[in-house]
Amino acid sequence: MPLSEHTESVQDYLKSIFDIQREHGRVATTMLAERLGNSPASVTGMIKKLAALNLVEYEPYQGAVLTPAGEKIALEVIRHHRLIERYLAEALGVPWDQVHAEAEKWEHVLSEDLEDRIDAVLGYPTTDPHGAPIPGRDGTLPPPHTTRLCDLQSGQSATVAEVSDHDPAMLRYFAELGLRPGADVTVVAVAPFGGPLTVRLDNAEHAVGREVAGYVAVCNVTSGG
Amino acid sequence: MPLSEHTESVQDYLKSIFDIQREHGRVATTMLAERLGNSPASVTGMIKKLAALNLVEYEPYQGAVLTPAGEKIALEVIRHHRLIERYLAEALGVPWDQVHAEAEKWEHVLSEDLEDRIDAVLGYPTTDPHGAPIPGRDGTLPPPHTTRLCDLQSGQSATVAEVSDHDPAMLRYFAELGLRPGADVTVVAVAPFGGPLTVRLDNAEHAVGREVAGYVAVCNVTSGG
DNA sequence: GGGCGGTTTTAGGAATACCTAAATATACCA
DNA sequence: TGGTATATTTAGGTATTCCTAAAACCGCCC
Repeated sequence: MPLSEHTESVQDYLKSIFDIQREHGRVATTMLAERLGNSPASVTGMIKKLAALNLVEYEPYQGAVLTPAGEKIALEVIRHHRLIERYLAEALGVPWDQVHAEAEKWEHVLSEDLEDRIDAVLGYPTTDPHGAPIPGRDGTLPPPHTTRLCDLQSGQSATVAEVSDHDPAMLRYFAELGLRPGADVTVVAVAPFGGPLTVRLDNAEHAVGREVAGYVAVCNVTSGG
Repeated sequence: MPLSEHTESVQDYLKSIFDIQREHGRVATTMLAERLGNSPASVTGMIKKLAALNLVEYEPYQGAVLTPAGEKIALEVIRHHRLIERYLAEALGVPWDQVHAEAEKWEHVLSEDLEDRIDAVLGYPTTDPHGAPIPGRDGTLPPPHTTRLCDLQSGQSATVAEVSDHDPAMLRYFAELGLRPGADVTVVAVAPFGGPLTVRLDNAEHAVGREVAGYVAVCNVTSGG
C-alpha cells in the first residue's frame, strides 16, 4: 500500500490533519479549510471521503480524527516532505526559505526506492533544515517540543530546536538573526505587556516580537549564568 | 510563462506530440493515443484544447502539428525529463532502467531554480543516460541520429549513440550486453531474411534480433578493418 | 429557554480529463 | 466509381475536486 494509492489531495489533507491534530486534538473543518486554502464546504466533502476510506473518524459537526491507517499515510507523506527538504538544502544548496515549496510538490511523486537512496546519501538524518523531526520508515516520530522562545524568562539560555517553516519571509528573518536549529540563544530582557524579547545570538543582540518568538521551539533551557 | 502554467496532461501531450512529429511529421490521433495509453476519442478532445491554446495547429482528420509556442513548452518538458534522468543516475545511483519512470513524475513539478542547480551540479551535461540529447535552456536540440544498429553491414563498426528508453526490460538487456552510449560495437555478421545480427561488444559476441537493433542509434560508422 | 452568531453541512454547479458507443470522414482497392 | 476498412470525431457519461449560496446545527448569553 504505497502512497501512490491515494491522490495528492488525499495526501495533503492527511498531512494537514496530522499537523492540526498534534496541536489541537480535534480537527475542525474551518481550521483545515484555512490551512489548505479551500472552502469549508469543500473540506466537509473531502472529510466524508476520507471517512469512507477509513482514514479518519468523522462525526458531523464534531470534527475529524485520523485512524491508525490515516496516521500511517500522513507520516509517510511528512517523511517524504522532510527528507526532501533536507536533501535539497544539503545536496543542492537550495536556500532554507525555498525548500518547503519545492518539497510540497515533489513529496507526492517520490518513489520508495528513491526515498531510500536519498535517506542513505544523507546518512539517515533525523531532522529537516528547520529542525522538525523526520519520521522513521516505521512511522515513529518523537513528541513535539513543548517550550518556545517566548516562554523563556529574562536571563535564561537555550538551544534553538525548531523554527516554523510556513512563511519564507520569516525564515529569511531568522537566518539573518542566526536563529537556526542548534544555535545558542540567551534572553537578555523581556519587555512587559507582551512586548518584544531582547535576545543574544552570535554575540549580537536583537529585539524579537513576542508573537514571532512563538514560532521558535527551544530545548536545553538553563537559568541564570 | 513557466511550465506550471499548463496542466500535467498538457505537458505530456506536447512532449509526445514532439516525439512523434520528429519521426513522422504529422501527428495522427491514433498514434498519439497509443503512446499516451488513452483512447483516440480522448485524444481528439485534448488536441482541440491544445489548438484553442495555440499550442498546436489542428485540422480535423488531418492531424496536429506543434506551433512554436507548443514546441517551446515541449522542449522545456523534455529538458526537465532528461536532466532529471541524468541526475538520478549520476547523483543517486538509480539504475538506468528506472530513471525514466521516476523522471516522468518529477519533470512536471521541477522549478526553474532547481533545474538550474541540477544542471550546474552535473556540469551542464548534453545527454541523458540513454544518450538522448538534453535540450538547451534556449530550446536548442541537435538533429536526431539517422543511423541505427540494424542499418549496419557486416564488418562495419560504430559507436553507440543512443538507446530507446521506453522498455525497462530492454534496457536491462542492453546493459547486460554492454550496449550503452559511447560503447564501440562491431557487426560480425548479418543473417539474411531479417534474421539477427551478430555483434561484438567488449570482446564478446552476441546475437541481437534485427528489430531490437532498430532501437539502437549509432554514429562514427567505419567500414572494414 | 429563546435567540443569535459563528460553524458546518447540504444543494447545486463548474472545470478537467478520461471513457464507450455510435456516427462520420478518408483512403484505398476493385 | 462504389464499397469497405480504418481513422477520426461526436455524443453522452463518469470521477475527482473544487466553488458559492442557502440551510441546518451548536453553543453561549441574557
